[in-house]
Amino acid sequence: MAPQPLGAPSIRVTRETEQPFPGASDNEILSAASAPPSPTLTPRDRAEPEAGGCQGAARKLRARRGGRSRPKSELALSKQRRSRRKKANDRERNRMHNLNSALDALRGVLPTFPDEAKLTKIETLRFAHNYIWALTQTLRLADHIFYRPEAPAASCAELGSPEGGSPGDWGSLYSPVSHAGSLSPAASLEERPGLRAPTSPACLHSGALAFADCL
DNA sequence: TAGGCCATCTGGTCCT
DNA sequence: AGGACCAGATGGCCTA
Repeated sequence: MAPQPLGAPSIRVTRETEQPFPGASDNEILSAASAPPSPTLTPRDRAEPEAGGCQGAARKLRARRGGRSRPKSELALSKQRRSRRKKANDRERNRMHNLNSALDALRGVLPTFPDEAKLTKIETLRFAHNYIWALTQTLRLADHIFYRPEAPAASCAELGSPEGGSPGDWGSLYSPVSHAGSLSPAASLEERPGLRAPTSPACLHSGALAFADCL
């Protein structure tokens, strides 16, 4: 399996491949779009429909909207706004679905037990980060063994992280970087032992040895 | 019932 | 002008 760079996900998203997802119906969208204006509407948005009034203001408004272009009726403007909003909502929904598909693909390559509860989004990202770190360490260990077979086997403690973390982090799956800060995955993942088992230190170590044997 | 997670809508901003 | 991206708001569902 060739690793795919982040910028080139296996799911190629193009206008042609994008499928409208079954979700909210058009009716739902329309009803949402025609709902009363949200309280977050800017004063400018609220003022825009008031095109009537004095002539000077109307002229200014027309100029702002494109000068000589034919002024649209209030109904037409409202229709156009609804249509744009509906299209924007559709695009946003598809965008989020694509994002979720990519996340699912990522979940698919992470080692978890089949009966393990589905990883949440944040857990998936954190686990992927740690998993990559663990695999990197495995490769480094394999390199160490392969190129310096006569040297005493590198202890796990000798293999620090590229980020300069403290040695001995083989004791946990979590990269030194991930230990820091409130975003530490340990907080959320340590409550889910199944996530750790497939890449336990022993597993990683034997994996590295097997890898070295193959070379 | 509170809290976590998620999907969706929405308006703003930036880019083409 | 229109699309992509983002962040905030909101409501539904689920679980401890």
